[in-house]
Amino acid sequence: MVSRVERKRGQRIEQILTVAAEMFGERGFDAVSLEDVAERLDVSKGSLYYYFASKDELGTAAIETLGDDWTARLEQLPAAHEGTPAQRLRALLREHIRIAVREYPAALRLFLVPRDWPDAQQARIKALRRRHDQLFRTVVDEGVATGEFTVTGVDTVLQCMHAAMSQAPVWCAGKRGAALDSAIAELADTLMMLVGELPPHRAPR
Amino acid sequence: MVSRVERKRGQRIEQILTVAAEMFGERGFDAVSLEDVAERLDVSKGSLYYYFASKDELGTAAIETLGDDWTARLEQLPAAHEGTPAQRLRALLREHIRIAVREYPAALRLFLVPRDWPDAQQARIKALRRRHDQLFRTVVDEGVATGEFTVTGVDTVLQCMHAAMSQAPVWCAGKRGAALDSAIAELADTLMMLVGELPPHRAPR
Amino acid sequence: MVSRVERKRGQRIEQILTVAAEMFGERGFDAVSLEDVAERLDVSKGSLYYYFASKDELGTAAIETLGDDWTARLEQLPAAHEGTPAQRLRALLREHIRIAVREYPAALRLFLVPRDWPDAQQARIKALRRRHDQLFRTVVDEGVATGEFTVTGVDTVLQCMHAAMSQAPVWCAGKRGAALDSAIAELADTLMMLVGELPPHRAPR
Amino acid sequence: MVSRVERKRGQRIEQILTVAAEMFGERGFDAVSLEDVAERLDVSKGSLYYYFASKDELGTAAIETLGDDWTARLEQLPAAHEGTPAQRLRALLREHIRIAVREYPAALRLFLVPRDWPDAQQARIKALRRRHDQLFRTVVDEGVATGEFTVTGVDTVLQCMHAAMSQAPVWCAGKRGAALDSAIAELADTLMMLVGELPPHRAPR
DNA sequence: TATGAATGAGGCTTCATTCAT
DNA sequence: CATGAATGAAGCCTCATTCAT
Repeated sequence: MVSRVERKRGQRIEQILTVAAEMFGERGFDAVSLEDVAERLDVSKGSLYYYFASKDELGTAAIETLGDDWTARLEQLPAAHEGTPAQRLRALLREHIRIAVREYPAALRLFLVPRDWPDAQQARIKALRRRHDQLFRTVVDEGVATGEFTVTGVDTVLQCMHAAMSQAPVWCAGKRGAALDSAIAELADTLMMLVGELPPHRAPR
Repeated sequence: MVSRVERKRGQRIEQILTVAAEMFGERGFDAVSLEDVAERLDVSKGSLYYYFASKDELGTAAIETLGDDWTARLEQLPAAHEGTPAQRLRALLREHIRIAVREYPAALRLFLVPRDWPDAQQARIKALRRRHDQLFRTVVDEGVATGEFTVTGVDTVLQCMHAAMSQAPVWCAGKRGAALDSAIAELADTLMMLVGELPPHRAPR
Repeated sequence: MVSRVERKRGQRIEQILTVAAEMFGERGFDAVSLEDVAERLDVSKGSLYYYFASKDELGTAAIETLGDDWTARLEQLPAAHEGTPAQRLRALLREHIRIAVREYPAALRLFLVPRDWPDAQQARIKALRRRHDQLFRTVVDEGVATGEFTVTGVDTVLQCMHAAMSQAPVWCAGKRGAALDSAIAELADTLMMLVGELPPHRAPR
Repeated sequence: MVSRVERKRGQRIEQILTVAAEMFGERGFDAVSLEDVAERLDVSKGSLYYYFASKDELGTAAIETLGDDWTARLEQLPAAHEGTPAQRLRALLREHIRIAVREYPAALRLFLVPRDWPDAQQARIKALRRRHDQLFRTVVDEGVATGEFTVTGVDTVLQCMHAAMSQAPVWCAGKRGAALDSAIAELADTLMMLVGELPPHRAPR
């Protein structure tokens, strides 16, 4: 059982992490100063050091939190567990893009742009990526096993999917409402083609 | 008619741009200081300001040079003008990836990571992207027109291609020789699927 | 009569002072943060402020404690009260060096490096030095009075002795066991020469 | 042949070094900020980094300059090369103390207080000390060889001499004119006793 | 043209100190 | 009594930019 004090500390950290992840994601790790983060939190710069030993550590923790949340939401998506591999993969793709576009405007950059993190943090980030990747890999593997999917190579396909999804927020930057939904759907459909699934709304040849 | 002096100036600028593009590409715009660039050129930092008004301007110009070279090489690729749209597209993809991986290890970061360039530079970069994009778009459009390609939407497909190709240097970071060639080929094949082309080395079902 | 509470407070203070003196002595006043001290005491940083008004005050008190202990040990040394002035002085020197080298590795730095303490603390430290100095002065004075010692000037001789002894921990940094004992003895013998006592193990000319 | 530009640069460096050595010596390396040094030089903090890569490097260079000057002056002292070992040693001691007291008020602290310099600088400082030490060692060795000096051990004697001389500026802090000269002479005489030389102004027993 | 020198703003980090609980 | 939290000043360092020569 956690004491009230510990709970409060946890909340504070979470709050910092949320804001930091958002800012790092939007403007890039290097472009965001701790002063910026502190100001947005309405806190002194020094206070951040009470919770995090360095900017690097804050950055890693932010990525980790963001990645954990993200992965958890995908894992808990009901549609990811029902139906054919194609249906499940499409559901995962859509949800992933939706989260990227709607909640973490440009946060995926944190995963894609390789920064020379200190070793300690390198490992944590890798573990995170692996877990996240596994979600998609499982479904693709299954589709390949059943013969439903045709792929060049699972690794390559997954990489392409993630690379494309990471850019989604940039592409969708201006879109709202139905246009946004439609863009998301189209992107998911496009990526389904990487496993050999032709777009559903077009008649097969 | 250009004087000898102007010609020399042009050469100097070109030399600076080449080095700068390389360095920005490798380590990222922010991580490279003008001191670094000057040192590699064996020139004083102040001299750079004689040719470029600011670091931003040098950055934009470098990107432009790099992008121009890149696009020119793709445009001049013989295979890009012969054969079916599929053959031409595959040739373009392979060459593009090859350049990215072999010559500009991380240069694409410059295009993908949106930096808040001043407006003046923003425009130049956009124009560059458009010209580069047009190369691929033409081929895809043609394939769609002939019915050879099946796509969800040309824009989306092109975006996915570029996003994936931009990450290629990261994925191929450790590979050498045959393994590298094979990885490049597989990536190109994978991206061909985005236009409905199944991998060539697999028998269609 | 002191209450149980006051006694406990006294013990707490003594404990803090012991640890602080040790740490300041080893690494220097400036290099030790209150965080460091608190951590070693397994206490919160804020708690230290309950006992000491400032770091300076803690520093002075620590020096005082250390100095008091040191002086007390020299005062209680039996050999310091028996035999000829030469025997007593040599005993004092040896014990002083032994304490410096063995127990307060770099503590003398606290006395030698003049820090700009606030006036209040300046006085306390001066008083401490005087009491400590008096021990040696008494013996030297007596030796001079009996004609046993030949000195240029008592003040100067004492200063030289203390300066040399303060550096002893540095010189003996690597030595252990017999080598250490021998170094200590030689240093004491050397300093005895400042009062005209030739080394005992050499035959007088 | 050095160009005018190089000469100017050298002068600037020397000027910085002189001021820095003085300040570090007076108040201690840690207690002096680069801001302090810059201000005294009427220069911006950043400028110091144009000449020295870090505060540590500035510190080492300052020590080195100071030590070089000091040693050179002792080496060139005519009295250090004439007469008996006793006369030469006394001349060295007096000049050394004179320099310490008059020109580098508390600079010797830089040599005595062991700071954890980076390895690169550690070596340079050691070399400096050795050269400086050699001056005194030569004379003492010679006096011992001729039987003129009686010592416990040359190393120990030299260490005591230097330790004592380093504190001299502190002891002489308030003295001026004749009182200062007399104090210096007495200190030198006192240290001569470490090699068995009784004070000259006292009748031998 | 070219450069050595200088600068100032801004970034990361440490730490003594304060305070509400 | 004790502490967790917060703060702000100060320190070191980097770097784009300017300028006299």
